[in-house]
Amino acid sequence: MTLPGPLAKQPVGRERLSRATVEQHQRERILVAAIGVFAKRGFQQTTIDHIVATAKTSVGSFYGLFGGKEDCFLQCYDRIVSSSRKRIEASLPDGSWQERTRAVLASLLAEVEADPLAARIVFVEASTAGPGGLERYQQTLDGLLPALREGRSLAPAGDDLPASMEEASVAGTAWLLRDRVVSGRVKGIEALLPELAAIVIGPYLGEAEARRLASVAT
Amino acid sequence: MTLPGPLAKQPVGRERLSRATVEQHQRERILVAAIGVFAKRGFQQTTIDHIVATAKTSVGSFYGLFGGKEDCFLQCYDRIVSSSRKRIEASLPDGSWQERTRAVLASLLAEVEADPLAARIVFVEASTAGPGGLERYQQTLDGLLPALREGRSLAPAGDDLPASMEEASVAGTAWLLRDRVVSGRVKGIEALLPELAAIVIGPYLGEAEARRLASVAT
Amino acid sequence: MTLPGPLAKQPVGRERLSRATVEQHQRERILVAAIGVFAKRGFQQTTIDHIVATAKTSVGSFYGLFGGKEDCFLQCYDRIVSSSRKRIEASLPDGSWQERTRAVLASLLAEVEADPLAARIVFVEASTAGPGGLERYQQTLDGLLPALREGRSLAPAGDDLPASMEEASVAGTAWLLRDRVVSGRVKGIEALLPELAAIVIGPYLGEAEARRLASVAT
Amino acid sequence: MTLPGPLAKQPVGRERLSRATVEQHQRERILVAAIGVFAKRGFQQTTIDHIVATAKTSVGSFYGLFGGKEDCFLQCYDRIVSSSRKRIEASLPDGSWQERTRAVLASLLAEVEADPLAARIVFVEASTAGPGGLERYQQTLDGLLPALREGRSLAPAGDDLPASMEEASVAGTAWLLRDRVVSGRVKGIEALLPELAAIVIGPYLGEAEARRLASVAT
DNA sequence: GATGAATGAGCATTCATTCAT
DNA sequence: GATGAATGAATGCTCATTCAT
Repeated sequence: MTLPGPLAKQPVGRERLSRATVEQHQRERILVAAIGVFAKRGFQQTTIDHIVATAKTSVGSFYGLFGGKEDCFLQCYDRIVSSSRKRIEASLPDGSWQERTRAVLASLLAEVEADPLAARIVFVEASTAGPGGLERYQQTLDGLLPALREGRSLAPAGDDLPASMEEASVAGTAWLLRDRVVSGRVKGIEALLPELAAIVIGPYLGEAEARRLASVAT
Repeated sequence: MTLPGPLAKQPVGRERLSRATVEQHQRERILVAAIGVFAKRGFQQTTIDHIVATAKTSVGSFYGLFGGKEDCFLQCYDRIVSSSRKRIEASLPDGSWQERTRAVLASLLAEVEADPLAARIVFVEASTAGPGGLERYQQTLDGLLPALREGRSLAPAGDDLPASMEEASVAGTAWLLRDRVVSGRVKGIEALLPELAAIVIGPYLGEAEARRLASVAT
Repeated sequence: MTLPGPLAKQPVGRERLSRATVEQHQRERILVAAIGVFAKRGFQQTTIDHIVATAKTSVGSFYGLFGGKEDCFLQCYDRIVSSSRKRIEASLPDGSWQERTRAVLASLLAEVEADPLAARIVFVEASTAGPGGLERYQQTLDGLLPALREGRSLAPAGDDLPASMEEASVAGTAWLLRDRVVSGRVKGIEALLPELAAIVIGPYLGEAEARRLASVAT
Repeated sequence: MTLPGPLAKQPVGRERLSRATVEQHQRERILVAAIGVFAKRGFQQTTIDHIVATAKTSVGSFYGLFGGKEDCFLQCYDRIVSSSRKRIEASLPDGSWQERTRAVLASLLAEVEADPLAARIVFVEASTAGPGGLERYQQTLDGLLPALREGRSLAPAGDDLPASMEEASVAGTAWLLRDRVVSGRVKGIEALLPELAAIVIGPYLGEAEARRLASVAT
């Protein structure tokens, strides 16, 4: 038996790292699988078995990583939203409020088109996955409000705009996306951009400006 | 055609009527009970036993009247929507498009305030009650579009409005109502009218007119 | 109001007769319907509702006439067997033992062909209708044994024949009929007569005689 | 091909074997329990709960191993028939057709006496367990026909024997066994051998020979 | 830590039977 | 006597979760 030198703990450190990494990989693998399963079967029709079979893991491991089906779903949701948000923020250009708002809408459409299953989790299944899902969906939409409200400072009579206008805009947009996702018309959804831009940005700048904005090439 | 004499088949007629009436009463009793249960527990957490216990009937009677839990839910939904629609149409005033639209919004708010449980069925639970519920909700919203689109003929540049603007308006409105219903802030919801009117009608008539309309006393 | 004269009770008498007659008609109607339903759906899959719907009567009347599903089935069985037995006995010719035995077999085949549904009740469903049905089937087969055993007195070495030979003959015959009924090959079943005659009568008279008998035209 | 060394995957092999073995044991335990329950209560009166209570297992395990009540019954049936067949074939002596046929009958009787509950499954309950059971019973009997038909080549006028004679023999034999099983007269059933031998083998060899055969000591 | 067999509460649904009208 | 609405016990089956190996 050798006395441990100063470098002896490295293996343990590596092991710990690997331990955590492995667990993270495992979790990711299950989340990816679960997103597919939840999206294809719906939250209620999905069983733990479906998920672990798809993720090629075991029930025990699943429960080691997640508190249950709902917890797993919520982690799916969070993963989707936070990674989408990251990408959307990363692609956010410098520019005027309306340019940035338009860019967000464009990125959002790109996200939906890039991963329709994930979009289904957010826009369709979240509402069916119990109170937790409902609440997250609400928070997701609410999170978009502050940036949108900044548009009021540009509006000729911004303070007179209806207080809930942003909620309505965001919910209306979400509904349009959801409709496309539910009916499977996701391919080419980016063509929706001018319309969405007009709906979302129009009220602040007036129709004329909105229309101009809508006609800008993607 | 002979006038029915006093000994005519009226008894049979009455019996038949009564038979059907009794069944209808029974069905109504169960529907009313079910609306309460679905609204309070949510569709998924509701069991047949909950419903029959509340309706003070038996499992067998329930299955004689309904095909199952989902069928019962959909009948709840249909009953709510059709009776609301009837009342809303009955209170529809003659007048301009914007007056009628405003009246519909007012009636809608009144409906929600009058029966928040029913509102929860429509705006919250329907999305969680399987494909049938989802589809009905979509159809309910879609049913409002044609009347709304008539506003385009009044708009200075109606044809240039975004094609999906009405979907977005309706979905936005529905979301605002749903938000109030979910968070229990239903009392006094009628105060939302000016805002909703501005959101829904504004885009067609311009902000100035919308604001004027919004300020009209209910 | 007229005082009842001496003939007044006649209506009552007629009524009683009619009462009994009506009840008998009702019972018959239900039995006929039930035979069809039991034969087509099987005893277990048949519900009281199926029967009363087919017989165009009510559940209450059904329970007035029968003690329950099994009782109804047993009455079906008894009705089929006793009326078949009546017809078979009526067509029984005078003649030698073997001629009479052959005639019974021929009548039996005719019965099966004339009413395959009834045959299915006896040969197939009785075994599935609980202990009562099983017992009746056994008794039906047993009832044929004595007449068959008379053949032993004609056999060269009748007393040396296996004691259970008749049970085996009858059961074998029943099995062949059942096979045809189950597989739907009932049409033309009368062509089975020579074979059955040879199987049943042969052992008593020797093969040569049996073969001769088998070749006699029906 | 390399010889497996001491460190080869044997442990995995053993584990796999044990995995499968455990499942097989479990299945066997349930089958044994189920045979008893089915035999004592009848197929229809048996509930899953009866079986799992007797087998001291859980509903979930039951459904993991069987598709349902009927599947379980059919597996009972198959297990009984195939293991009986194995034993009967194993004890089949070399010898003439009639010696072998007699041996089969003797083994069959021994099987019935050794496990009357199993015999009840095959001869009584199978007919009441739905279409699947009926069909298996038919196939079981049909499986005995070819070997029996070989006797025709020994018969003086084999080709003139009735075509369905073997069906009738087998069904007759089955009926006699069933009768004993139903009425509980199973003890000493082996004494039936001479009779059965005479009934089954007699028709091919003539009465004299059959009688001689019947008198051979078991 | 990983595995997956075992658990059993819980649910939707059926249907023979009763009984008020 | 006839009717059929009401009853509710009983059953087969699923699946989230636990825990021994």
